[in-house]
Amino acid sequence: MTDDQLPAGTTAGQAMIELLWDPPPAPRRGPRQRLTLDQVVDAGMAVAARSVDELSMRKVAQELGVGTMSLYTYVPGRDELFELMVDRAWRMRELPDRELPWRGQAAFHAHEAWRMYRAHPWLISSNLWRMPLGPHVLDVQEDLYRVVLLTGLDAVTVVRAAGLIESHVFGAARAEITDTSVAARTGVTQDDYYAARAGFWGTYFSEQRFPSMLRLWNAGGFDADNPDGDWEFGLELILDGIERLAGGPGPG
Amino acid sequence: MTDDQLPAGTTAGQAMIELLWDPPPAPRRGPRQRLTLDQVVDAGMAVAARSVDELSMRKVAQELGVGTMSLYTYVPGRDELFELMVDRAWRMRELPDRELPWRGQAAFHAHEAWRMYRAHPWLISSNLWRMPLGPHVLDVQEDLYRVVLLTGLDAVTVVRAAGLIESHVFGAARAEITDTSVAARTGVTQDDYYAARAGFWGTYFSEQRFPSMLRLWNAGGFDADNPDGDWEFGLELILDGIERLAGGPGPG
DNA sequence: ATCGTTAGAGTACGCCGTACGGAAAGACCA
DNA sequence: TGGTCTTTCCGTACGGCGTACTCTAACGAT
Repeated sequence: MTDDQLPAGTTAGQAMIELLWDPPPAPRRGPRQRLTLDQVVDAGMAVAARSVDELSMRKVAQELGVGTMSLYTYVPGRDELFELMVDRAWRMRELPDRELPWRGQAAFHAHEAWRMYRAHPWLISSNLWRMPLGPHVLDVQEDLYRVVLLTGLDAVTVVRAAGLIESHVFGAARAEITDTSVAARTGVTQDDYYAARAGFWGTYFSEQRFPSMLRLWNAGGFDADNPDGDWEFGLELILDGIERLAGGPGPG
Repeated sequence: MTDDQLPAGTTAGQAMIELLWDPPPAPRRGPRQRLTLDQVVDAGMAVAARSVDELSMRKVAQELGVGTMSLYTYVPGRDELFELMVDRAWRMRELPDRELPWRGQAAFHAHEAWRMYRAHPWLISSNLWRMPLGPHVLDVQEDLYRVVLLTGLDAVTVVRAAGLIESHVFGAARAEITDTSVAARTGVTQDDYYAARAGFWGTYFSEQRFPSMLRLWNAGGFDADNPDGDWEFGLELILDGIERLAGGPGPG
């Protein structure tokens, strides 16, 4: 396995991997720990849930009623805490019923990912370049590979197809989360927002310069009736494509 | 057009839109400006090119040999500067030859986007939720809509298909950029990196827990011969899907 | 020559991550 | 039991950030 092909932690290093897979037990000597690693991660998620970019060591410590620097007994730093939070989010992913045909299982995976991103929007806003190499991330990944292997496609195509499914959901969620939460996050009132946009359409939008957009607008192309329609359209198209490559619905 | 359907600037507001579309001329009164808005944006791109997360007002000012606060005469703040940089990056996008069939033009758009993201990786690492509502971003978007309209598909499907193409390239670039630049950015040496990963495979990777990954690994599924193969696989699959929806290669 | 306007930039405030070091808690051993 | 060693907790402090405020000086208009 080429090393750069599987998801890697942003903060590379043995220490991080050990923290993810095998967190050290509380030491026998010295004063007792007032917290557990899990509590710290939970507090981080609580802070991030309130507002993505308010996640700071000081806020997390405050959440726990603890001095800021105490956190560093549990976690090497902010980035590492964040990676633990990400892996924790993946821990709550459900896996599809293995009795379903592969396509149903793949769709289930995609919907679970969608649910996860909606429940934890901070997963998206992060500067994390790839998912950390954590146990729960890998468990889900493993199961997705299992599902796509059911198509009978060759190994390279399976890896690519799985990556495509995953990355599509991520991209769609990224766009979705924007619409629902950007106003709340930035404190921009809905009125300001629409006023600014209206000013744009009136002042700068030109029929000559943007004829296709105008045509699509007039034809209702931007009136989404079903909010999930956009991303499910992409998902079905991708699954159709994979199914065709596999030469039909297949055995699983 | 539902307002939340077209790309919007992260920093909503009339001021930002005016800055993007119609930057104010140098005032007649008072001392002459030592810089231009373009120079400030260029300096920002130069700093970002060196290292994504080193982009700060102080660094940009240093790059220009100017006091930090002087930048605020040209730009309302850091976020706004960043949006101007993004729109500038899109300005360098070439548009496809209109004589080509739609699929060729769509592929051209995707390759141009790919080229742009590789040339300006900071476009990806940003916390920008969507592309700003800038003139150059919209010009490219308009042309992509024009191309997808050639399929003859209905308006809703055209918008969705265009969004799918765009978001696929973004996602693929995001993954790609990681591999090539994350080590350089974080200063983690290649040795550290591989040592940590090797430790993982030896210690925690279990054949029972990750059988599909093991199988794919043994079958060479992770040995990418062609580095662009992954994302072009997805692109072709998506374009195939669109073509099929359109009922064949179509007239354009 | 004067006045109003504006660019430039120094200073300062409140955030951030975190290095460092001291105090106290508790386990182990003599 | 007393001493020692380990480890937690956390106050302080440093350097970085975005940017509000304010003063100075340059310049156009009169």
